[in-house]
Amino acid sequence: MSRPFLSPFHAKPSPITDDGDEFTFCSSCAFAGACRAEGYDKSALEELHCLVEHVGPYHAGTPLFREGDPFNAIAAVRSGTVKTFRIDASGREQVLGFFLLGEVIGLDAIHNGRFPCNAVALDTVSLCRFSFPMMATLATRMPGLQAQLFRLLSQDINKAAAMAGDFSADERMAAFVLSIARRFAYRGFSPTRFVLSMSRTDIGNYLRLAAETVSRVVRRFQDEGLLRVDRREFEILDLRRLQQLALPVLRE
Amino acid sequence: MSRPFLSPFHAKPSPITDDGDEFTFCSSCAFAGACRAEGYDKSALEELHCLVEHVGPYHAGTPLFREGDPFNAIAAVRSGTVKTFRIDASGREQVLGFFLLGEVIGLDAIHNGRFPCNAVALDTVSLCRFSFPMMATLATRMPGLQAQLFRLLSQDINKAAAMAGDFSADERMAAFVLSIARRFAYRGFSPTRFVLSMSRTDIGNYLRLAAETVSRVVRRFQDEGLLRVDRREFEILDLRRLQQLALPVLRE
DNA sequence: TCGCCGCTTTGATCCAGATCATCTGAGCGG
DNA sequence: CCGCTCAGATGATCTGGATCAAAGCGGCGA
Repeated sequence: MSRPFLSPFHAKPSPITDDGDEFTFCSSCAFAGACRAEGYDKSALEELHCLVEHVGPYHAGTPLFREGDPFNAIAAVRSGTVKTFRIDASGREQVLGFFLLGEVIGLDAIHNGRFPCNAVALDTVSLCRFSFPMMATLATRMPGLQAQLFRLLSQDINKAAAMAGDFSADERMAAFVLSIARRFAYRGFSPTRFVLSMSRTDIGNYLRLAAETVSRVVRRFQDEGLLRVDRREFEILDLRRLQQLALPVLRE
Repeated sequence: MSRPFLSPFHAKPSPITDDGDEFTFCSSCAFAGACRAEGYDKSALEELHCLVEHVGPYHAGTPLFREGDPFNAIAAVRSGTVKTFRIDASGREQVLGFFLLGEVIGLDAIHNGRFPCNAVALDTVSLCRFSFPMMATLATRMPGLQAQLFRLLSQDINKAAAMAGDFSADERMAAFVLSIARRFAYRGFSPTRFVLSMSRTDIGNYLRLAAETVSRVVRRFQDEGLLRVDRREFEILDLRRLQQLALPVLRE
């Protein structure tokens, strides 16, 4: 069953209520900063509320959109993990990104009004869906929101550029583990322990490494005391050395 | 002599005149579309004029900005070619992009207010410099300009993501030649003949290939009748096959 | 005109990581 | 409790492109 998932007809209307977590959804999404920048102006916040729709939950494996789908909304991850990817002519999957809690999907689709990639839920996923045309209009009256959108877009350029460097398997893997850890930490989870929702194959396709190489590097990192790994549960044991390894990729 | 080159004190004030090419600079830059979208509203165009400064010419080799420089302006190339790059810890240069006539530099710096890379002029370069804060403010009153900025940012995400795939040397090289040809063609130059202003080493650093590999692939492309190459002058002989090769990278 | 210098080409060798082929082991349905 | 399935691990081999090492070959200054 294939349907456009970021399109309106999957959305439940989002009540504008001031109490309960309907009002705090925003604290977990990337536009919280923008709201704050506007000094929590009540009417602006209400307008932002008007154009958001909570969609999901989608279970693992559900496609959220497909390459070529018309673009009309971006989405922030409210829970779960999303993978975006392309399938090349020879059937290989190129993973473009993993999106964790609070991260924004779809900014690469603005360019020509169609999604340039596919997205699937890796586990149970809920989203905040924002009509992009409405958001752009609102950004016209909320400079903070406009600035936040510019920043998010610019950030994605940098993320993509970082993946484009020619780095060794070790450097890529170290950067990947650190990046996940930091992003979880930023949302209030443990900075050293996390459970991945993607397979070794997904990680390989993201890092441009064979799954076997991912497996071997992870083993070596364990042998060298950098990580403790049990299936998809990772624990960082030697942050310093991991940062050292990842330095060429992450650059700070 | 190292100075911040996208900073105001290098700029000559740009007279707001309606005649001559002072007024037509915009037709060659990426914001022409935005102007047009606003229906050439006179006062808006004048405002855009107010915040633009023509800077340069800079001669080949001149640094335009450096990694870590504070960001306050984006720039459109008015003439010449700009290379952006990073130097990694081991001294290797990673070229992030080449910017031709009309293309916009600096969008990756919005994210955290500093340039994440260096830029140099590859030949004689002139720029249109736009104060970004002023442009963002103006975009608030010119929805077409805002939309154009969103599109440009989104486009850069896609460009960077395309480079991040794992492609063969042939695919990368074919995509590079085609991309340059298209961009020149878009600005009204020959779609099949052009002169590059970057060295084989630069191309290699951009494509993540050794300069020797670039040289070998170019030779083979010539032997196979895809290209005619003389030093830095390229002519496309077999567009079809080149497109075929580049397909996995360019995807259309 | 000569000779130097930096870019480019070409050839020989090497190696990180891909690929191919098994093997292990957890989860799960019956 | 058994056997199936599929993710992951491990070993053996292969290879595309890097690296190392020499030439060519303009262009330019003296």
